[in-house]
Amino acid sequence: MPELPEVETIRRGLERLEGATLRDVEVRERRFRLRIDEVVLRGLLGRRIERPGRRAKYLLFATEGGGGFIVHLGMSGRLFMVPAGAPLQAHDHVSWWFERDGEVVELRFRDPRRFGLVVSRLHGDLHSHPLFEALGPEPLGDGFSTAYVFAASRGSRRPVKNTLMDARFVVGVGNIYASEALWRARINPKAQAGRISRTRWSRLHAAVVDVLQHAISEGGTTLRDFRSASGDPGYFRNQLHAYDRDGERCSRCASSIRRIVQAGRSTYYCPGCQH
DNA sequence: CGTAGACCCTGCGCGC
DNA sequence: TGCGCGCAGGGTCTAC
Repeated sequence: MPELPEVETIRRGLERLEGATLRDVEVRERRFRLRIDEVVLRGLLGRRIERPGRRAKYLLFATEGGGGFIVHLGMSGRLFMVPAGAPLQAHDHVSWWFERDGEVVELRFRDPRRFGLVVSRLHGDLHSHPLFEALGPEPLGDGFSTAYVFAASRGSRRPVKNTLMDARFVVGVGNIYASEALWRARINPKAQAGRISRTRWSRLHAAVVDVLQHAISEGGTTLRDFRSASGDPGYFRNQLHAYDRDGERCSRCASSIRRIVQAGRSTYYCPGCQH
């Protein structure tokens, strides 16, 4: 479900947890991409939480003095705040209760498909977690530049769409924004990454940054069920030009948007103006 | 080595 | 109405 803009939107909505104390945790289902270690998670009780962070599509909840927990939403995960004790719905698998000045809020993790994860550690910097070892640069950070993408793509024969979705190349770009960035840069998703010129990579690099920033400013993209931490949908769907629009006319050249499959995932593009 | 494909899991919309 | 199929915003492991 969520790519970088959606995860970042959720992170921002959770900033008011900063400084609150973790009072309780309940794990109703522990079988996820990784099995939840409830003992370690409960070892965090009584600690104050720092401002929520993000690395790639992971949300980081560090506790003061080290340690904390990490949440990934997979395809179908949602993370949101409810008044403590609000009725449970299907697949509400984990709850955290935070308290500040006598007021308690519940953070709830719902994930029907269970492709997500919750991991925790008692000590150290969450950023040094092994989950992050092989990750590439943040697309909105200094490490992501035209020079980098051009150099990193040399020699690669795979389709550029797959490169954009490879977390070792750059993190946070998923199926929606890969198609959208390529549409904006007018580059065919099937083009071999290593054969794209520096000029065109420069355009694509700018398109990735631009589309992610705009999506964040619209609160992300809601196709079906994405919601922010406070339950609001994202409005960037109105600004998608390719994704989920096969058969519709391209807003730029009026050709028909096509859907193809690459590495098992749908890709949408305009054969008329993406080369 | 790089890459494609299977797989993890549940739910939804569609055609029959 | 009911059923089977394909598809879904992610990431990892295996086999070539």
